[in-house]
Amino acid sequence: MGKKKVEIKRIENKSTRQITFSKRRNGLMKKARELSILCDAKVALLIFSSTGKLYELCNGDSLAEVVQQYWDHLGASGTDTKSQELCFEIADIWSGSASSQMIKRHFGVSELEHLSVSDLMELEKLTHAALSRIRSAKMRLMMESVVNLKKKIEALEKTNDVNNVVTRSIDCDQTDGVTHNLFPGL
Amino acid sequence: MGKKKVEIKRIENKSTRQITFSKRRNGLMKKARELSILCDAKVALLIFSSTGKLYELCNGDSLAEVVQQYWDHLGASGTDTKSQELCFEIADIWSGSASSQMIKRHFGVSELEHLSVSDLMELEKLTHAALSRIRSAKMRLMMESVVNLKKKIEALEKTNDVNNVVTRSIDCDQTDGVTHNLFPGL
DNA sequence: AACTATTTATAAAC
DNA sequence: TGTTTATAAATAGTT
Repeated sequence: MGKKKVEIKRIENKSTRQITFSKRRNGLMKKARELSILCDAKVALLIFSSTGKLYELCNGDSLAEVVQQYWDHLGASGTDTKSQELCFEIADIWSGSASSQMIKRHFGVSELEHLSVSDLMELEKLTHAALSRIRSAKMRLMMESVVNLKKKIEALEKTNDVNNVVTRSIDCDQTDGVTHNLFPGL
Repeated sequence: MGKKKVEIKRIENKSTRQITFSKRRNGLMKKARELSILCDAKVALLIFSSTGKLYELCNGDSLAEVVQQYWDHLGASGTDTKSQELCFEIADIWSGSASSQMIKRHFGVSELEHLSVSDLMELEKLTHAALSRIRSAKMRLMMESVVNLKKKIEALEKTNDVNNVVTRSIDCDQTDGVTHNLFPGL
């Protein structure tokens, strides 16, 4: 809605982009405010400019509250519950091992409630690091397995023995990309 | 922008409100999308209808990531001498007992050496789920802190205490919608 | 930042 | 719910 119709694609000219950003950002926020007032809705708007500057808008409640409601919404829609169930299921499979006890103690739902933000940040860092290490350990083992399997194949090919069986187990990769069952026995 | 000019105030007629909500919500989302494309900005939009239904829009990254960036942003902004009091206050709120020593023990490298690929896969899934829950617990606490601080600020304003510091940081909202420096010390 | 020529959004009606 | 229409609002390009 201006002197010319504009295509909706990235504006290449930097200063034009900046001025358009400023104008449209104001327009968007105004409309967000109007919607919240007219229709009695909660609206939260987060805008990061390309330079990383933050603009936020939120009606009535604080943005935090609206975002909280968002998280509650996600939590209610089952995602969290599912992963919790999975969590306990796996913990049961592992019952008896030290790891399982640790998991139950530290990752139980109720346990998290008692931690402070700094504790949680620490835990987040540790868990993230742990995830990296778990993944690379897994990767290393898988690679070793693959190397071993390839050696096996080579050996089998040389002796012209049971060629068929080995090739099949390798093919799992190609079917659907699921590595979960790649080495069921390991 | 219709046959008649409308006042920006709550629409009392329920069905009219519903129709307007639907139309304006679509318009708002369209404009949000356009802004993000035209100006290379990250935009997150959360809309809760009065009936509690959620509509969300977010370009590129997931909404969770944009919200995460929002928190990182709050956390990254530099120290401002004027709001040091708030800064310390927040630090007090966010710091707690460091009960995370125990956790460190359980993620030692050596333990991973003894696990099989399928064990590691399970552990990876489990850890990933745990990470999600840790993050959302952290998010929740942080948001609560911000809510409390905002209330505190309101109270301070009313008693005409430290008017200068507090008012400036709150006014960002009104001047140009920039709340970027709302908690500069965080 | 203010001004217009246009485009776009939308209120009311259907 | 969707389409049309008259009008208000937003805004692209200009100054």
